[in-house]
Amino acid sequence: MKKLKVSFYARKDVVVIAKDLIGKILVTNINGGQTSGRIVETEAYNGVIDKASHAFGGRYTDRTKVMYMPGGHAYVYLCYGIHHLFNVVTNVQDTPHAVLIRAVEPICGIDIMLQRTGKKKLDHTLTRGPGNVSKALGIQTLHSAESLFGNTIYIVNDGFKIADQDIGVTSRVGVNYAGEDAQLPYRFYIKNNLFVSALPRSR
DNA sequence: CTGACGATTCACT
DNA sequence: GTGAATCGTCAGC
Repeated sequence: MKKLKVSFYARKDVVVIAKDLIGKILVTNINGGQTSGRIVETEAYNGVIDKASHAFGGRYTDRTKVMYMPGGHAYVYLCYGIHHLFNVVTNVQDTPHAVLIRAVEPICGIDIMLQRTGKKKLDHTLTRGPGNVSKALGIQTLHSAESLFGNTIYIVNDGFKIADQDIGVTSRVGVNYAGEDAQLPYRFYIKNNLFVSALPRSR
């Protein structure tokens, strides 16, 4: 169980990092409870040249400035006024790349996750979808800009390996507004995993 | 200051 | 399949 280092997050190709994050374990220590889950679905957001990215064209605001931090920070933001979406910032300072964690498979602290989400029992809806992941793990916008090398939120490698043919690749979900960039094959997931959403579907 | 809207989810038809 | 919920963010005035 080793925490991922700067050298993992600082690499240049965010798409490769998104794929590499599949199978790693996301751990949070929030409000006195530890929860963790294996990452089974991610999406890459390729900085200033990606129309689907908040940082497209170099947009730099109070919210998006977190994406310009060095790789290894959390970028959390509120969507639709309800959902907190968790991203991992990658690359080096001033290069706003990020990977959205769309789904995890619960490992530890399942009782805490059930409590946070108000669900009665573990099922595939607990941590499927980016809004649900953050809710179950207790991640909120106040955790944006948090370092992933601290003790609150971090990602570990437990040696879990996935064969290439077990990783699926598709276009991203919910970014139809991004024109031709919506077609890019930037979404990665573990095939036949119950916690992966059945998306993308047309919207 | 104001208005429009979203990297979603869930209840309901 | 459709539509509401709900509020921080951001562009524009």
